[in-house]
Amino acid sequence: MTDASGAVTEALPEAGSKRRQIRPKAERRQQLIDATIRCIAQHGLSAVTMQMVTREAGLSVGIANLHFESKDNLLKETLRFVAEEYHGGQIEIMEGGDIPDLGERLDALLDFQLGRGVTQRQKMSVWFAYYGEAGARPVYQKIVSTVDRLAAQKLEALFIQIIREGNYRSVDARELATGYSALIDGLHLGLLVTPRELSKRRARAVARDFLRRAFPQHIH
Amino acid sequence: MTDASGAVTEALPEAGSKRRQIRPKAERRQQLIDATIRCIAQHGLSAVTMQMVTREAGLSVGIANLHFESKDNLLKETLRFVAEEYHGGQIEIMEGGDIPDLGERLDALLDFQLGRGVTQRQKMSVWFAYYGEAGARPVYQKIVSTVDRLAAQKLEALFIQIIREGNYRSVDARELATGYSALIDGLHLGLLVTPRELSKRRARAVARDFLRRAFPQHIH
DNA sequence: ACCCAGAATGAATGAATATTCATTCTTGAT
DNA sequence: ATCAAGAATGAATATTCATTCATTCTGGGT
Repeated sequence: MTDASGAVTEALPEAGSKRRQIRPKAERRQQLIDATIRCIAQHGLSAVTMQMVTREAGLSVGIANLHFESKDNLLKETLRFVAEEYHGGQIEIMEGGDIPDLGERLDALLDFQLGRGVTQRQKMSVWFAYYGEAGARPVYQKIVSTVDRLAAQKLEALFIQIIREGNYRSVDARELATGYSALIDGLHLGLLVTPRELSKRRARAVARDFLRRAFPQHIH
Repeated sequence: MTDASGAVTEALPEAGSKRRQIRPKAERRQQLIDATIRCIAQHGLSAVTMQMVTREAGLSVGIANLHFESKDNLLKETLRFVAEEYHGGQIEIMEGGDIPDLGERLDALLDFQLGRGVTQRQKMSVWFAYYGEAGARPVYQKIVSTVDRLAAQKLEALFIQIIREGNYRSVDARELATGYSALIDGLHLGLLVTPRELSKRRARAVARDFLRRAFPQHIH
């Protein structure tokens, strides 16, 4: 059917050449995960359908079940990806071989957590979509807990260093780390749900304030 | 199917078969909202079905569309109820005619926000289920924003009073209020998603610590 | 040039679910 | 006792969606 007159009557002129492409499994998986993230951010977790995701990825419906065995699994893997990306980024900064100054490292962390543009908002949106379901889904809880615990430990370690360096008195690193993490989560929520009331600028100011009150010599 | 009551014996109009009850509209609406809350807490927002809700309420499927015009509307009204209940409770405490001492009033607020038992956890679960969808649903955003703004104002007003009374220097009420609210939200999230890592006791300690650092004379 | 493993497709299937509405029942008024 | 208003029911309907799988296509190996 490939002869000149052929043209199997596609009404649409080739907007995107629809030549079938064969790519390695890993690449397709990532492509689908990325599409899933965009779909969740735009339509909400509960409205996401397989058709929506595969269309967003520019692929056929069947492919999602080919590379992930089910929708549930695709969603699970997407959460795992977002969780690891977010916490991985934090952890890298906190270990921070490239930033020796502890105060600067804190600033970099804050930048990572509350900076960035649209992309970050998209990820945030996905993040909380899963949080919302976590109460009823042990699988999600488990994934989040695992990465969360590691990040919490790194943060505590960083705080311990800072406390030692600044010789701060009557400050408990563990408690402070819990508070700071919670504060950041809460600010993310505010940015997501009430962007009118809370600007990114103000969120940063609030977080810095928290840190300054605890580590006055390190944050100016 | 572990039903104790013999639901299978329908045909016989005897004692034990459910008698149809006619009740005022307002009562049925509340009954359905309560059932919806339990369902969301137990199964997650995205898994809730009309059948599930009406069965939980002990009523027939059709009734939900009789009293609320659609599922969307039922969910919207449920969010409104939860939002108003939660923020209403806070606001009442913050205005606090019955607690003249400001430090005690703060304590009462904290008690309300992080205290209670199972019921509170259920509400929390619902609360965040909606937050998760809010990124993609302007309707939800609006409902939450509205109540949120009022509570934020009350909190700021309370902080202003405290700052004046304690003659605290270099403390911005508005910023502190934003921080405290975010902290509480973040702690709720932690309790919900990683209950193993964060006990209610520790959450309270963290929140108290935040307040103590800001208002040392008022919190001991 | 030819093959073929397996990647990709999308029409078909079946299950789940929101919504409708004809019918039944309850209650308070008369 | 009777009746009308309207509350409640749940079988039926129409839709939406995840999943399947027979078929088509691609590209590297020979």
